[in-house]
Amino acid sequence: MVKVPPNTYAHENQLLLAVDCVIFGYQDGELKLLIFKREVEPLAGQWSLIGRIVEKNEAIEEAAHKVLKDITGLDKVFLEQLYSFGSVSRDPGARVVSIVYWSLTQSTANQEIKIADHEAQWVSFNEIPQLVLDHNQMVKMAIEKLREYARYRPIGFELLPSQFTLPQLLKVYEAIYQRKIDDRNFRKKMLASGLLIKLDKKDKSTSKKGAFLYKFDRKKYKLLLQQGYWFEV
Amino acid sequence: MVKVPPNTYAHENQLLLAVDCVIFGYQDGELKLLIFKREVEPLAGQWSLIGRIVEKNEAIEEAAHKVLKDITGLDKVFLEQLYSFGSVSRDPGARVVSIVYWSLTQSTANQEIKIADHEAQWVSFNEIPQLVLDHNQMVKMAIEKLREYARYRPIGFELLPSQFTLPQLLKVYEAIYQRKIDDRNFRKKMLASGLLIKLDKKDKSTSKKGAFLYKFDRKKYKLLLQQGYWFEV
DNA sequence: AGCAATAAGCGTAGTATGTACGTTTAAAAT
DNA sequence: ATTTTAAACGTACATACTACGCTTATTGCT
Repeated sequence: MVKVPPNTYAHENQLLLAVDCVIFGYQDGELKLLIFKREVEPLAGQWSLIGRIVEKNEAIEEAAHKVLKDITGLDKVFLEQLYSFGSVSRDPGARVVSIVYWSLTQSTANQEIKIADHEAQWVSFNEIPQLVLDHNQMVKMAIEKLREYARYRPIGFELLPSQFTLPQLLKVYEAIYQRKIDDRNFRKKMLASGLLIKLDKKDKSTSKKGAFLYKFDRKKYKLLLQQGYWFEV
Repeated sequence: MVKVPPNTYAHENQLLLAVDCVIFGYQDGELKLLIFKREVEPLAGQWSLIGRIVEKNEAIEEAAHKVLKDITGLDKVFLEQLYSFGSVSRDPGARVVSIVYWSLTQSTANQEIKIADHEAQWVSFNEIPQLVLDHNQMVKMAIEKLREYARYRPIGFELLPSQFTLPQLLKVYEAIYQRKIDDRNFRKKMLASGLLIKLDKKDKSTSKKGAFLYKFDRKKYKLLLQQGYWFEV
């Protein structure tokens, strides 16, 4: 008699899988979170992260990308998986496991988001309202991740337009860490990293002297990453 | 006419959700990975991580804990979520999204694992065979996580018995980083952290002089963590 | 034309932290 | 008593981080 191995897949599975996105932006010297009025029952009309159920024929990462693009129109932005939330009763509507992604969007692009269409809104970190389900916990974790990440990855660039000045970049980091950072030491460290390409243009919107514009050297960064690069502000 | 909000949950969902565990141990001065002969079709009989489908009425973390306890008998070990893998065709048997956890088991406990029952086996890092599906990728990511984590969290203790000597701990770190670490500097840094409690006992199994035994001060560690503690070997 | 005002940019001294490496100590075996 | 071996301790040097003072470029005002 031949022993037939059991089939794991013989399950009466009634779980649903969702993706939710924690979307960060940077405006007016402050870090912001993008939230929405939930459109579906239960809890329709309440503030929520943006997300939806994952289809059978789509990869989870793909679903996250689509969700982000639908709402922001943005395509090539920083988007990484954060954590999966799967307690049994986290959603009163059904058994839904949510895989959460977090995203950083460029300052310039933020303006173009079709906020009206989706009843979406940017809110400052210290004005985040109560969100549905466990979404506040997701945001909390994402903020921690942002700070942790910023300790060893040059992440500030993801929140600024592709051309930016050193004082602008400094302010992004001050917003992330919620503390004053010495501008002279910051400048020294940033330039020493070799990841900034100085342009011949100046931005004179904030001073008479004007501050030089820089771009981030993504190619060089990728190279350094492979060599076990460690960055710290 | 009242506008009825759509219901997100009205989905013909045929996704399956699984948990898989990357289980690390430390024996004979080497880091080891626990692998198994897969019991279910497709690919039955091939090497694999341990895991299974998540039931509708169980939390994902709970499922991971159970999987780990079933195989190792261990209850209170280091177990953290690593990453979720969800490409469409990762599993030829069905559309399965896998949430991966990683675990560190204590050296003493490793012996007690009912290896025979499950056709399980500890393998050294440099002898990891080809595993089913995307399991090798999971392991690779877990190893990277282990190294990254060890940079800022005192993780070595999780792999040793509750009482250990400094030379033993040093060897764990050398195994993690795959390089020689200066024993004098290591000792200095470890003791300076204040996280080691020196005992009055000595372990004389490896030298005539004997090395003092220590325990890890978990309470103090939790306290420090809340204050934004950063550890580095 | 010259001077004040202001943000941007540059430089240095002091402190702390990490690294390299030599020396001493405890216990057992001879 | 002497040798042997791992364990434990100590110090000097180099590197990196921090704090803070000074100069520069430009505009607007007198």
